[in-house]
Amino acid sequence: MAVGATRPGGRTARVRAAVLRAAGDALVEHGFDRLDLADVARRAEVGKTTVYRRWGTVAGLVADLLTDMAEQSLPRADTGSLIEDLRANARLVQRTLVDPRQGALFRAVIVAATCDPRAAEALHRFYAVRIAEWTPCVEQAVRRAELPQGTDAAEVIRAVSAPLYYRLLVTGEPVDEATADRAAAAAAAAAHAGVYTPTSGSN
Amino acid sequence: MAVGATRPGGRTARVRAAVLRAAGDALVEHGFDRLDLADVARRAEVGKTTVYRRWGTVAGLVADLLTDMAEQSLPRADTGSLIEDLRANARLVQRTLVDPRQGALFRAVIVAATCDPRAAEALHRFYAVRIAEWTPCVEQAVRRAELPQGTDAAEVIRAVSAPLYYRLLVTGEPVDEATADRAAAAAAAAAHAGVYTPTSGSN
DNA sequence: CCACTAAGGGAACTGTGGTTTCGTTAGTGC
DNA sequence: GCACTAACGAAACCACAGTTCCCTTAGTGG
Repeated sequence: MAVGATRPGGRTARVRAAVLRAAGDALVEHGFDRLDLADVARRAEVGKTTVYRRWGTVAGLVADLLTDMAEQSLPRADTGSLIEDLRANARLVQRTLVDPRQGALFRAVIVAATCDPRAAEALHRFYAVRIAEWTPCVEQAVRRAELPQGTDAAEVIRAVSAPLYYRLLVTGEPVDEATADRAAAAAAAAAHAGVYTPTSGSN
Repeated sequence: MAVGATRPGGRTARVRAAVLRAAGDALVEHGFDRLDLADVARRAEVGKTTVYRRWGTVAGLVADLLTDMAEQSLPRADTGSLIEDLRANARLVQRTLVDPRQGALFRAVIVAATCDPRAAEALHRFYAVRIAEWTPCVEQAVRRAELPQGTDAAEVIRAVSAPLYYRLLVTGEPVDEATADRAAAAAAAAAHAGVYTPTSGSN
């Protein structure tokens, strides 16, 4: 998977970068299905043999693309107020999903994850990292006594994203700013009510 | 799409039923990609020409399968308590997603929706119906003054499902009963806080 | 019960996504 | 700067999903 180890010098890395970029472009244009590795090779100005040898399948290529995406991360907000931080997070996710390129890319990799275990593994790792990046703002809110002790920070962050992805993938309703703000507000309200503490989870 | 209109007599309907059942089986076994219409035809004991003629593509077949699934609906709970009703809904969804056959089927049709506009249309219609079926329990809670006036009932129901689908499709964490109960509790808490009323949505 | 035609099906055909072969290029280590 | 070999790439090759052709079956209407 993480290719380019044995011979880190110029070419290998260059080819990988070109192919991953081309794969992103093709994924955005055609979607996960209808993705032709020969087409990716052409875009990357690389022999198709190379693509098949190094990545093998569409899913394998997407998995590598995801590990690459996981490396570049966005900074999180830190406004000193839980609801503001959550809203910043929600709006960041919302903008990402609405962006023509990013949105298509995310849909594609999520689809890939349902088709291939390696892609699934890469996707889950990706989100584990992204969520972990934002948990500190929940933990700070707990420390400030804005939220109950023992609040599951990761679960609060997940609660912010969930409605956005649900709309994107399942119901098809627009993922607009109002939706993002509502998601943030809902997560904050639920967290305040102690829904994300281990003890009172089911009530 | 909705095939079988012009000649409703025996054979047409029989073939459709056999093919849709076979499609479901194949979808569960192989997933949306790797679905071979010839294989579906074989399972349904039907000529592959027929499948290609009537449905054309994998996505078209899935779209028809979805409209078929939309017709059989499950009864909703009515316990007289919002949180109980929401929990019943959450657990129903949870059981569906965890069930090996149903879960795989839902993943497959959601994937299909990201690949084909007709499948997307069918999926959105399907969920619109499912959600509308459950809105009455929120409306009753509003009438009982358990929730603020003007609460967006559909949004509350969506809020219950969202975390379950998010886990299933995005983060890959287990979709267990505790998750379902937490989702119901969170939706109820947010609704109580007035997050789903038009006026105070963004605060 | 018969003529009519919508729908189904077997088999041959084709185009494209993926594989194999083998010669070429370019980082690596001394 | 030279020998070594990992990695690349062009072209021929292959298999099979999807299409076409044309004949057969079976609901429908009188």
